[in-house]
Amino acid sequence: MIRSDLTNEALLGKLRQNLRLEAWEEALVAALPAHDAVMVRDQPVMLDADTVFLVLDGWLCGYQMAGDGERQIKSFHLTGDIPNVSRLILPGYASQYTALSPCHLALFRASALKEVCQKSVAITGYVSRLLAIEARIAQEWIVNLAGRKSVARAAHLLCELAVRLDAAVPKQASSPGQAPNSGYVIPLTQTDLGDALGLSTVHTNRVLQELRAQHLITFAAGHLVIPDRERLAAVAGFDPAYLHLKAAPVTA
Amino acid sequence: MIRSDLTNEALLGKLRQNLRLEAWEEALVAALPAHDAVMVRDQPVMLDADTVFLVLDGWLCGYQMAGDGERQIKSFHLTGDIPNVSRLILPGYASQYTALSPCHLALFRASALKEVCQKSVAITGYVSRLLAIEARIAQEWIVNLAGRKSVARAAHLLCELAVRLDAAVPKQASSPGQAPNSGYVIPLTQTDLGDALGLSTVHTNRVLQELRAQHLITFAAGHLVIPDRERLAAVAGFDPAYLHLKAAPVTA
DNA sequence: CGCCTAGTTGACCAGGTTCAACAACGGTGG
DNA sequence: CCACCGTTGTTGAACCTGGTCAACTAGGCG
Repeated sequence: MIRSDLTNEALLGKLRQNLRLEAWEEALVAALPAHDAVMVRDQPVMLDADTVFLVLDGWLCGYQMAGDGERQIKSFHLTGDIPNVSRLILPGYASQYTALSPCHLALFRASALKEVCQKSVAITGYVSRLLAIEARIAQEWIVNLAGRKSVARAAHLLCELAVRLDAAVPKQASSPGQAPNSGYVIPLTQTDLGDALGLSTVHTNRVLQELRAQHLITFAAGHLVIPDRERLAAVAGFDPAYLHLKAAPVTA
Repeated sequence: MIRSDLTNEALLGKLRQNLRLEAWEEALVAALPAHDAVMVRDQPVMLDADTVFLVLDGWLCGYQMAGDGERQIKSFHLTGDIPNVSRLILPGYASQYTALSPCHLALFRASALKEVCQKSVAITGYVSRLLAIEARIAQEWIVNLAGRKSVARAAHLLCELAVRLDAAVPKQASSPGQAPNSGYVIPLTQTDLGDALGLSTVHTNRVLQELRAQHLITFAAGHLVIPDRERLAAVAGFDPAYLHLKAAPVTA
């Protein structure tokens, strides 16, 4: 059970990871009115017009209905993400989100958060960074969806999720510089993947079989294993630079 | 011929359209070091790491090579756009741009612009707005590319371009509240459209023929006519809200 | 006049969708 | 404990959208 004051602690933690906050800034964030919410799988996130939320734990997706009543997933959101940051900038607009696993959310009042931004240049800058990265990821998805064929497309998505999970979940017993994890818990059904990849469920299934046949992944019961990240990335044409996860990737 | 000081005037004009600037802010912008560039069709925009540019006039696209050497267009940029604003936030990253028509560009030093942002909250806020809109447009493209079939997809892109052109180009002899223009100069080849839509040139051609057969558009020699905007938007599933062109669209 | 680019057409093929059926599994209630 | 049911994954076959190849047309410009 998440106590209400942990919501602010979580936001503070996220900011501290990326910024050096002054004491007065920390105080402002800590004083934000907030509450938490517990979600079950497939539960839509119902937000009033003045709410911005942080994912404390779990997976969500942003989606939109297209064409004949098909769900198109536009984004995945993992622990630590703020899916609708853009609400701080574009008040009129609301995307739809739904939980893909049991989730804990921290809900903040957009107007209150905006006031904090107006006082703290550092936090404003971080919000800009989040927005810029969101745009970059979306553009990478454009290339992935329109420019790659289905097997590479699926591989690319899995690479992205793996890298983001590595960054979102504190590594378990891994010494610095060690190879990234190869096993991930990914609560997506093949239908979910299909809705993100723009493929039918049936074809998604066959694409995954193809990846398995090439020993690029194993994926069953929500558990993904990538035996050779390099090889999967090569098939996918994947370069993690667009995720901008670390300040400056030192590539010697 | 564009004189160098007009570059700053253009940037100022764009900012004034969207913000109420103080005199000292105008002075800062006017003092920015800048120069202009003239581009011909298909000329790639070569930028050093510290350059942000504004489109004074003409069309460009942002693109990326995917898969087998196919160009995937990620974005179109019209007069008044700042294609690589994100450079102000994510210094490491550089997308590629190329001119789709003869263009005039205004080039600014990113570091100098960033200094201005640090002094002016208003300008920082506007940059955030641009980033948020960029993300929204990219996400709409995701839905369009993955979720709609080719005819609707092409219709949607044409709707977006038409609406953006209406906003970018000052209306010619149109009284307020009047119906939007129906004729546009669009310097795109069918190959360009295909690269944006994720379709082959041949199929793009057939899709356009289909749109013509349904009397939804005429499109020849770079001139697009949309006889009935409503009907095209209906086919496309197009809702211009995601473009966030006006503060609050009053739809009574 | 001749070349180059953009647009157009037809024929064929491949990738992806759709439909329908079935298997595997977990949860629920009798 | 077991029978039942709903969800997820899997398979096969027919069908259709879009890709590829190749040829040809129509302009624009030197």
